[in-house]
Amino acid sequence: MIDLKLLQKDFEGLSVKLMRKGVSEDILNELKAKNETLKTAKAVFEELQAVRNAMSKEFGVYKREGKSINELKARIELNNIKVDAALEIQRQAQVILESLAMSVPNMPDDLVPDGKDEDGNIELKRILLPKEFTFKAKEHWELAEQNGWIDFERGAKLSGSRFSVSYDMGAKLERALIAFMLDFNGKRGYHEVSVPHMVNRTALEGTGQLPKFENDLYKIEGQDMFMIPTAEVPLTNLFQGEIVPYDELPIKMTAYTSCYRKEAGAAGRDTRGMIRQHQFHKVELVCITKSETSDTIFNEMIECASDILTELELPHRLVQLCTGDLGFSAAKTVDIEVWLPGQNQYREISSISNTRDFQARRAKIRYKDKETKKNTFVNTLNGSSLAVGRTLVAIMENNQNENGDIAIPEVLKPYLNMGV
RNA sequence: GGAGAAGUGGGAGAGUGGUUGAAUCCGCGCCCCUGCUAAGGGUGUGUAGAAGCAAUUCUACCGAGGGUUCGAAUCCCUCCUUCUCCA
Repeated sequence: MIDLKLLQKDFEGLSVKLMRKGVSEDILNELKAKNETLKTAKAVFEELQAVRNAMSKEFGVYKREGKSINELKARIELNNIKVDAALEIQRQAQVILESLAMSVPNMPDDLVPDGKDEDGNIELKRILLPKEFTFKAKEHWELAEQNGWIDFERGAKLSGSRFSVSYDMGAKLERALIAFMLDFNGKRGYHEVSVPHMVNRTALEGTGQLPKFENDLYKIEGQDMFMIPTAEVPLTNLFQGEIVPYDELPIKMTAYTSCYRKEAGAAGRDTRGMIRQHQFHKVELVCITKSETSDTIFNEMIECASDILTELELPHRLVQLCTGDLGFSAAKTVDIEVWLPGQNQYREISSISNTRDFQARRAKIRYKDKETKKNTFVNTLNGSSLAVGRTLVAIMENNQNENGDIAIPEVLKPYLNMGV
C-alpha cells in the first residue's frame, strides 16, 4: 500500500510518481480528499469519545459517594448518541479510503524508464550467445511430442486447454530441474521452504494480488481460499503481522510450488505448447530485508537466477522493465529472458522485483530499527528462479540436434542418475 | 463428527465490570555500587494515530468480529487457532 503519510506530506511528489505508473489524477485527488475526510471524522469521534470516557469515570465516583446519578446519566446518554453517529461516519470513511488505497499500485523507482508496454523495456545485458543452427530449429512442442516427453492432447482431455502431461525423461527433467534449482539456491544462502498451495484472502491482499486481480485467481468454491499464483504469496506472508528480529535480516527463502493462474488477460496468446499454462512449476526466491540493503539483495537475486541459466548453458538476457510493464506491487523489475531458437526470440523465464515497503505496508511486516528504535516496514523482494516449464522448453529448443534428439545439460545428469 | 479447556505486553504469567495499558517474574536499556571467571541496588522499558517547539495530553488496541452496560481484558453471541478427551 502507498504511504498515506507521504500523501499528506508530499502530495505533488507522490502524484508525479504514481502518474508515471498510470494512476489518473482523479484517483489521486479522490485519495487525498478521502484521507482528509477520514482525518476529520476521526478527530470528531475522538473528541466525543474523550467526553464519554470522562463522564463514565465520573459516574463511578458518583456511585461510590452515593450521589444521585440521574442527571449525569441523561447527559451521558445524550452524548452517546453523538458518539455512535461519529463512529459510524468514521467507519464509512475508513472503508472508502481503504478500498481506494488498496487499489493503487506501487510507485516506480526514479531510474525505471517510462514506457507504455514491453516495447519500452531496456535490454541491460546478454549472457551466452545463441548458437548457430545448421538446420531449421524446431519449436518445443514438436520436439516434446516427438520424444514422447509431453502430451498436450491428454492434458486437454483431463483438464482442458493450457494443461499438459509429462512422461519419462520429460517428467524426470522437471523433477531434476526443481531439485537442481533448490540446491543451487541453498548454496547461495536461501532457506528451503515448503508452503501451502492454497491461501486466504488476507495473504493475497498482503502481496497485492487482491483486491484488483481476483479474476486471475482460482478460487476454492464455498471458501475464501485461493490457489496460489506464485510462491511469492505464501513466502512473503509467512511474516504477515510480525515484527521480525533485527538480527534475522535479511531473510532469504526459496520454495518450489506449482502456480495456478487463469491467464484471463492472455486469451489467444501462446495457446500452443507449454509456455503459458494454467498450472506450472516454479522455484521462487523471496527476500525480506532492510531498505538500506534491498538494492544489493535485488542484484544478488538477479545474479542467482541468471547463474542457473548459465550453469544450464542457456543463452539469456536481462531486461529492465519500463513503467508500463511493471507489475502492481513492484517498484522496479528486471526480467530474465531466455533464448528460444525455435521461436527465434527471447522469452521471459524469470522476473525479479523489489517492492520496497509496498507489500510490507499491506502485510504489516516490520522490524525494530537499531538506531531509531522505531518499528520500520521491511523491504520485500521476489523473483523466479526459474519457471520450470519454460526452462524445459529452453533446454529442448537450444539442445536439439537435427534429428530431434535433445542433449541433457551436464549439471542435471547427477539428478537423473546418469552419472557425470 | 461430538464434548470440554485455553488464547493477555519481547517471553512466562496475574487480573475483583469502574483511577488497569494492564500486578509479578524473566529479558532488554540506562545509572550506581563493587571489583574480577561474578553478583547486588536503583530506574526505565508496548504499538498505532491525533494535537503540541516541547514536557505532555487525547484516542484505539488484552485471538478476530459483534452485543449487553453510563462504563468491558473481565459478562453474552459468532468465528478463528491451539490443546485434551470421545467416536
